[in-house]
Amino acid sequence: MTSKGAQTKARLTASMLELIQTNGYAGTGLNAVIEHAQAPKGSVYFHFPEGKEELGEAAIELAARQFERLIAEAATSSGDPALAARVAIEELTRIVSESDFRLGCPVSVVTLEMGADSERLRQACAAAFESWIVPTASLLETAGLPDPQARDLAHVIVSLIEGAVIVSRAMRSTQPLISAAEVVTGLIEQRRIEGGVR
Amino acid sequence: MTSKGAQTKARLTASMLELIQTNGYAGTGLNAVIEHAQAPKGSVYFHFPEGKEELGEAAIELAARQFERLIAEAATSSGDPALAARVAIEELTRIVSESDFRLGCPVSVVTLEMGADSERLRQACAAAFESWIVPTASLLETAGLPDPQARDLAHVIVSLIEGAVIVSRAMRSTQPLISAAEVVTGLIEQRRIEGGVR
DNA sequence: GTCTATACGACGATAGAC
DNA sequence: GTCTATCGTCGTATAGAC
Repeated sequence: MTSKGAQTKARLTASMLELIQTNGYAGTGLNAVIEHAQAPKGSVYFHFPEGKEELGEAAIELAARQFERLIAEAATSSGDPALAARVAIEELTRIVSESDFRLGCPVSVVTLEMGADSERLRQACAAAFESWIVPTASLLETAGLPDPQARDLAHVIVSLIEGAVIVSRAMRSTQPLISAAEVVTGLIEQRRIEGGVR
Repeated sequence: MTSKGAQTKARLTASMLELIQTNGYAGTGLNAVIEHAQAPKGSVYFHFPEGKEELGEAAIELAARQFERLIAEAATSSGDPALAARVAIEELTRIVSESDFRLGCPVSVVTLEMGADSERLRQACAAAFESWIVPTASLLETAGLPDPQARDLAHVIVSLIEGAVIVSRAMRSTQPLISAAEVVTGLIEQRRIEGGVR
């Protein structure tokens, strides 16, 4: 588990993820991944026998886990889901602006580039989004929002954040993300009152 | 203006746009564009001397104008901005689902793929988003929402729609777009009341 | 305006040595 | 586990004929 090979595999995956975030999937060559990961040149097809697609899938799964953790941390740092959402979006805003608006969501870009061509990558992206929607919905349910509405609102929250990252990147401004945070917290507070009244 | 050359140029631009929507920018080769446009093989570098980047910029500008028109049509078809937003999102939902979830927003994908590499394309994408945010904000102002809030809400509406298209595509479900439409109309109605109270 | 030919690099992937 | 060499394909872009 902690062998050298596993480390190399992990570094390749992390590098693939990072490069996808800035250059997209098609724009990321395996040579660039190897160089960025400082991995042995012959190691890619050893660790990922099915090539680039398998490596891309692993990168998407890593991104899913990372952002899942960010959601979980924001959720435990405060019992209030509205506040948790604000914390998570602010952290995301920090990441985007500190990268000088060069980092985007790897799941979004792979969906848009490869969703039509690779069913495998499309499913990996769908699973990633699902892995963010489910805990978000759970959080909303815990706060008293009934089930179908909680999942719908979770869809909206994830969509809005994804879109705000993209618009922020294009405009080189954090404003879209700041406005998104405002709306998300407002939405959660409003629905919680409505949902709790019944 | 209506010469054969202009027609060829227009077809090349439209084909570039269409292929970017399904395969992304890096995934769209000039040969594929020529074939799809049924354009003369030697015509690309005649009409676009600066090559792919210039063609990509033209495609983004075309996408901007097309969606601007969709906004304008939805706005004139009903005086109510909340209803207009619903109409526009429903039209978008139709386009996405009728393409069997293969079409995405060309501006999003170019932002994510090329935003870090090409300042020219990044600016074209920023201008495209701006060309959707400005008329949306105007519409909200007409309905009585004061200026800074109108523009902030316009940011949110555009971001949410962009994100919902992506999540819908990944999941092969119109649900994220339907939930987005619900929230956008609710948001507009709510703000209009609040804004009008002043 | 368009065509052909071509230069030249990068790509993903495979084979076979070690 | 890793390396090197190499294959075939595709990419953008250019030169020069017509």
